[in-house]
Amino acid sequence: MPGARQNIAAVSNEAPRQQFKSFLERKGLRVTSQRLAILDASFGQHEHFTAEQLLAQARRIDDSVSRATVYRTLPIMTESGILREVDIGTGEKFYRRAANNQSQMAQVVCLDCDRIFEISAPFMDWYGSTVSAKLGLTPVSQRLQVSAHCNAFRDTGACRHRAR
Amino acid sequence: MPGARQNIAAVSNEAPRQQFKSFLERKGLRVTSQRLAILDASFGQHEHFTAEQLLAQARRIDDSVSRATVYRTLPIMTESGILREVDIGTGEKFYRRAANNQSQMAQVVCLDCDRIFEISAPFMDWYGSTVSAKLGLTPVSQRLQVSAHCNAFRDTGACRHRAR
DNA sequence: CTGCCTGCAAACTCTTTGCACGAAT
DNA sequence: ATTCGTGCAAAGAGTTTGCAGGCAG
Repeated sequence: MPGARQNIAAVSNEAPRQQFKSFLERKGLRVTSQRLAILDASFGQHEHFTAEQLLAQARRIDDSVSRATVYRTLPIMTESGILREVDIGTGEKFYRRAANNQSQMAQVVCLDCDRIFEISAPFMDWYGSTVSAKLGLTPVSQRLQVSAHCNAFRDTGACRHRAR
Repeated sequence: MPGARQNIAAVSNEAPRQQFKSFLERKGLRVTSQRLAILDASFGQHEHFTAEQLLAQARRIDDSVSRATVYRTLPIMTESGILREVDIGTGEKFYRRAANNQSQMAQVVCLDCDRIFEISAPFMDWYGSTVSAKLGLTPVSQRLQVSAHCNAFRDTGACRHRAR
């Protein structure tokens, strides 16, 4: 029953869509077709995606969307809690859908296939608070990242995580 | 006795200088006056410094040093163990002298005064190994960074860590 | 001598911004 | 009717690179 499937998908996107609209209204920002197209585009992305990838998808929904608007909308989506920014120091920023329950995530980055694994690391909160307190600071956020090589890649020249 | 002082300074720089020269020779790289000027310039830096700051100091020692050579030399100095790269996701990379004993350091970055505090965090090694093993990976490095606000800045509008 | 290293300037990547037009409220 | 948002293209920051000449080994 293809119709049912479509409905499920539509409904599952409805919550974040409402969340985003509410956020915009609360902030006195306008609900524009471009912002909604970019929001919807984020649903069709890999776990981690770049601004450029998001732009491509957004243009499939509304081909008038510009790169500038994507860059202007990403911080809004991040602040609204729809997305989370993941900076692994490679020059370009990655984004991913934010799950409500996962607050503190560490990343393991495979240097062979560039894949990013997300690992729950709740102790980061405690660490950030403890260390900040000693310095007279109030923690805002923390990030923990591990860079690693694929054993499979080292042994066979191919990486089993390559498929994305 | 000013002469003695000078000697102490000269001697204290001699070890890393030799370390660097040995590294270059071992790698079949040439010992050039520019590379040595950049090395020496790193001794006169703040705890954390940028490529641009290093260039300015290097030019005081040898005014022919170019920006390109600084950028080409920084990875060599990092690989040789003289410097450590600190990327806090602000667009520009920071570097600092690497101490032999401190393997795993976390950073606390003050968002008000941009100061970077280095904190020993030996558990990072354990964490990286544990988490990587579960994914079939071999850890290469890990970084842990806390972003925070100054309590003093929040309360008084001035940051007591501002002095650098 | 050979070829790595250098300075210069242009290129590059990702992101931000000034401007005049267009659309949401 | 007001503003705020938008697309476009240019600017921006930090870093890298192609090239012709220079110096280390």
